[in-house]
Amino acid sequence: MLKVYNTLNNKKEKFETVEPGLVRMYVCGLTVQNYSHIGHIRSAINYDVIRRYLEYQGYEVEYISNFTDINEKIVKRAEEEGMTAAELADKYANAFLEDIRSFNIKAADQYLRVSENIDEIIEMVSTLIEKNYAYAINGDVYFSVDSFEDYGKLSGRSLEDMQAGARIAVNEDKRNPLDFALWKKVEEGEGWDSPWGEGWPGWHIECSAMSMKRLGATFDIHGGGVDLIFPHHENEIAQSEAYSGQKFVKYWLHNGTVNLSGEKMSKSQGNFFTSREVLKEFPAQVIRYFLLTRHYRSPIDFSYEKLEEAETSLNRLANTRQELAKVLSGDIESSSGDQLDKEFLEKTKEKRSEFKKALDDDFNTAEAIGVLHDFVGEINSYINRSDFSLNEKNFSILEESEELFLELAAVLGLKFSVEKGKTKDDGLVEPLIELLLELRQKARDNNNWEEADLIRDQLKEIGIEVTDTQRGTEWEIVQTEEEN
RNA sequence: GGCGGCAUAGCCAAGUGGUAAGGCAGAGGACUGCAAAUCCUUUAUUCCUCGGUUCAAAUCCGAGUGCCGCCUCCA
Repeated sequence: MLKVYNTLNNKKEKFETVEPGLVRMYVCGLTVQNYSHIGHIRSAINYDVIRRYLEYQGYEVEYISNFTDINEKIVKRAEEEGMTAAELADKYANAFLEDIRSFNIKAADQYLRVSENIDEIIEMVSTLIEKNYAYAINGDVYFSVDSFEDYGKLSGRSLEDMQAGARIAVNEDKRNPLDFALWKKVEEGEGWDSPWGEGWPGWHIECSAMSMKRLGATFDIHGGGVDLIFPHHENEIAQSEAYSGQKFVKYWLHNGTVNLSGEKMSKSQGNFFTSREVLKEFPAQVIRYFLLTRHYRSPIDFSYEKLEEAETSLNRLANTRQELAKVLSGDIESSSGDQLDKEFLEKTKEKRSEFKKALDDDFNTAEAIGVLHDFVGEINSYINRSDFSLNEKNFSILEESEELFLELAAVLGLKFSVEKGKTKDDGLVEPLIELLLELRQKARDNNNWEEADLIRDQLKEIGIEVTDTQRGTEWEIVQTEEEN
């Protein structure tokens, strides 16, 4: 049974969708003003795994996200880059879509853009004014926090708490300093026409208007970073529930931040790594794997050193997959299995339920990865037994293991493709290498290590790695380009 | 100042009442001419400190210490 941690109650709750079999989820996207950084990617990967797991469990998932393409920062950046705000927003929205492809993140079913949903936003603001939840003054429209009884229920604070420690600059127009803008006046020629004059939508209204438009007044999951809990999501709840009179979201999920030396990575602080610069140093899958080794709600400390460790650890999984493929491409030597085969089969079968149990517990990817490591440990022990030989029975068991391993890895968005090697080749290369290896073997038989090593070293230089294993000498063409 | 979170081996990290997953690094061994890879064994009497509840606590309660996040744009 799936349980998810809901920020609304700070508790793990049983997951039940509004409509059986269908999950409607909305994840706050980013302001498209620059290239994405690792923090954005963590969030995207996290909700990608959540989506994949829900689909794996048989749900249909409608996954919606957004691009905030209207705000001051975009205008400013556009001036710096010498293009229009719309062009700049497009540029970085497309860059983000490219980035998520690199990380094997499935694209949302739709990315809603603020600039394309102004009518809905204006309609929503008008209704909030009619219902006396909002007021217009001097071209701005504010939401009145005092009019919404439950204000503060998500972030767990009361209006009194917040006023006591408020650091918000006093705005004379507001009835309460905590009132927030639904519509903001801007200079002529820069905004959209509205009943209150020319302006822009406030920051929070977009997500409410667009998510409800696409997913209905009440939907299942709303996700984003912890740093959005207040004020962004708190305000979304207020304006959405005031507008519809219905519960806005069943489960609020929040992912932890990516930190650098303990401090939150953020654009405004300038302490961030863009996903593009990190991709120059490490394969995307290593970064993805690393980010999934920590539970999504906890902060994770980022460093290249940690990525190196993650790479070693991930290689353990990749090696096993590779070895397994080699074993399975060998010849079957006998038709009977034995007791060990039986034991192996049983251990293997437990892995699926262990894996599900981990993800059922609030999407615990760290534990799920632990299960994958246990799993490859079993496979390694089995295929490395000194008396191991392929028979009809264990062939099908191993084939099943291979499928199961790939199936589970895919839920985490990890792919393990078999690298090119002696199994796949076109033309002359293979016979030539086999010939060289035969010569090398002769040299080895005569204890002529010098010559044997010379062949191995020279082959390595041209990109062919030779290894002597218990199954004999193997070789593969070492890929320099990364695989996804 | 207000609200919230976290503290587990050298490092990273699971684990919310039943006696400490997993990874990285380290040590010993097997295999190997050497490499590489792999396998086996091993590394926390103990989970920040102090007190309490319980037959039983890393897990619950109280106090303290330290770190972090939010309260302003933020994934």
